[in-house]
Amino acid sequence: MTQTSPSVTGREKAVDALRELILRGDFPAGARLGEMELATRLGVSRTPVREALTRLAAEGLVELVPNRGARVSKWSVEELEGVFELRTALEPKLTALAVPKARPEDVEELDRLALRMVEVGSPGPEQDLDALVPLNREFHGRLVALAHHPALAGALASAVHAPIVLRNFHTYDETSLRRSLAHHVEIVAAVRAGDPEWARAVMTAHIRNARAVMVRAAREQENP
Amino acid sequence: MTQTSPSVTGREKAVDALRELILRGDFPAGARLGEMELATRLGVSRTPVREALTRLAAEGLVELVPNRGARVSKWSVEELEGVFELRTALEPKLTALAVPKARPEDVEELDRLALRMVEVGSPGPEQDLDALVPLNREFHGRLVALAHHPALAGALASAVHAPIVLRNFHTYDETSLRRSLAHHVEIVAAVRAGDPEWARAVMTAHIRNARAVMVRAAREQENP
DNA sequence: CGAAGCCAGATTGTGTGCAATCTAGGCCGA
DNA sequence: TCGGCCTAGATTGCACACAATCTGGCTTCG
Repeated sequence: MTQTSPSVTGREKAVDALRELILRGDFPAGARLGEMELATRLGVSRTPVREALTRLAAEGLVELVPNRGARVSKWSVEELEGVFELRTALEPKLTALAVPKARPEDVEELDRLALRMVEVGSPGPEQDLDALVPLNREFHGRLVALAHHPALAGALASAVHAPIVLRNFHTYDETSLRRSLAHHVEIVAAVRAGDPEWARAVMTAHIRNARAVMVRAAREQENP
Repeated sequence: MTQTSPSVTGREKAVDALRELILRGDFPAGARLGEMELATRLGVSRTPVREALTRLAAEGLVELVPNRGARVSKWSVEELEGVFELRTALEPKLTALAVPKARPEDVEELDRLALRMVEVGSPGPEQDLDALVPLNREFHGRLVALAHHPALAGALASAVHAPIVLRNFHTYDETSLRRSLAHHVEIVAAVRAGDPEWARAVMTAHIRNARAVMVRAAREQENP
């Protein structure tokens, strides 16, 4: 399965723009996505918007109900747990695969990202939890890309896009957040040491830690 | 992530019809899929066809190149191996999950399917390798459905749709085929015994056996 | 004779109009 | 007053028309 070529058409631009809008949280989960509204917002007609919506629906980001339009997907606690099981099954394996492929400059880049996350994530006047989101996406994204495994990466993508309902780090308690940031640093250490099993183990712990936080938050959100 | 509601719109019908056509092998891998051609064949206009193609592209069944149309996906040996790694990561887990959920009537149905496959797959005048394809899809499909795990099942779907290049059982040598059919029967035995680990192990073996056959066939196809 | 440029046919990308369907609000009857 | 029905507005589903882009073969020049 070959990756679709770079976006030049309006549809691909619409897909990317809309996905970014949703992942950034401009639309709350469950929000209605009117075709006309999106079309004017993106500056195109309804046609490419419709195709973008079908595509994002296939990715699981939006739900499409016939004759009733599109909404940003909501995730029940059960579905969220399922998504984390999927991540547990795939992401540690991808991490292990990435280790032997990482060149020194890749390790440096990961290191830079992990340390930067510790900086902006540590309590104090410099703390900026919102800045963690893009850094986190980039860290995991680079690690996955290093594995050079399109099939596993593609299957994982739908899983990491999923928990956007809780797309911020504000739900982390301080202990879990410190732990999460330390995991990143430790993963870099494992990659630098060339130890796939070490990296795999830490990534597993990392995901299970995130799972605990997210599931607790989702439960509170469902039963306030 | 909630499942999209039953197909009533022309688009959903087009998606299902086209997916079935491709999986059944009416279009060879790499075949060009003209929008107009499909539209007349399915009796709708180009619009729902285009949306069906975007969706199937997201599923990995077709490749979409901007301004150059759609083709049935081809899979390199590396990609095929990747797909089998994905199956190895997910399907045994799903099988284990299915075991405690299977009711007696589910077991009977699986048993019926497995035995029927042995019948039509065994050498002799009754052998009908083409009849194995739908039976096999149904067997694996039922097993996956029993697990009640949408996230894992969804991720797996793209993997089982993938190796359609070799969508027939004619590439199996006799030994591998017997082994494969015996795996089905043994999986049913493990489910009946309520032993998830047994089922998981046999499913793993089942996939690795298939992998060996498919990869060999794909290699021969690439270097004749 | 070979290669680069170009033109025509075909195909995809996008915009828009109309029919079908859904949602919301008011109206009527019990 | 409350519940069910019905109509009007809005929105999606589909078809079609036109513009943009690509493919393949031809011409022309070196």
